[in-house]
Amino acid sequence: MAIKAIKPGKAVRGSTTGRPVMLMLDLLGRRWVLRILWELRGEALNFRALQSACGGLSPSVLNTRLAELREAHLVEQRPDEGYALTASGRELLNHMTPLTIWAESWAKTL
Amino acid sequence: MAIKAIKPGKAVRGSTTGRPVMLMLDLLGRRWVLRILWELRGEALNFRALQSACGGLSPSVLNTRLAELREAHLVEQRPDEGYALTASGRELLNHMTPLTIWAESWAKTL
DNA sequence: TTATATGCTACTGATATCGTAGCAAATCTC
DNA sequence: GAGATTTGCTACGATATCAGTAGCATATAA
Repeated sequence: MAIKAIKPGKAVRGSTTGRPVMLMLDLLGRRWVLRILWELRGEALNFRALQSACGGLSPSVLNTRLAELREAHLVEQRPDEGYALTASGRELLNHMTPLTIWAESWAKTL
Repeated sequence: MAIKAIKPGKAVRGSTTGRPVMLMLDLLGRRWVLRILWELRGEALNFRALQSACGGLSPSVLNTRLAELREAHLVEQRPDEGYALTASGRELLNHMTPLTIWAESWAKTL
């Protein structure tokens, strides 16, 4: 199962420019990615705990996503701790915080 | 083709709590959604222009996404103008701007 | 030695997306 | 007013991705 590499200058789904924002949109647009990052916002979680936190997504998909996120240096695997956000991953998540606040008011309009 | 409704309190993919952030993660995690919002950051685009801006995604998927985004009040269809972000949609996009800046530095680490 | 936890792989069926073709309505063009 | 073009979509078969379950291999615990 080939994992699509995320590298600047490389084409991604729906874009051939390789611009960073397109890389990001491609990666974050994959199913479960945002959720996985979100669930790792606190402490490190091992594989099964993370799987459970994500509502029991299939291990094959989780494993694929973790490989992609590790390749993107957003998540790392720590011995005896499990999976955790890297510094980059935490930065990304911090930038997402305003979004979660926005989501609260947005949801009321639905 | 049933469109999955996005409403507070309703279960979404991977979550049964219906919390706003989960609604948001579900919606934004669907393929092309972030890209579509991104491409609408400037002026309104009609269906084919938007399709083209998104690198020629299939009209069926675009139409599905537009329906979801309209239902979520993030995108609206204006007569003689095409598709455009709503006030909410623009808010969301504004919150995404820091992410695009972050993406620049992140991409360098890959 | 058995039991349990963990990280994963394998497999099958379901769903989502792609890619192309083309239709119906509206608007230009002559 | 008869094409021609543009626009917003729908249909459909092919492919890719995801879901759901089973289970294996290693490690540690009892």
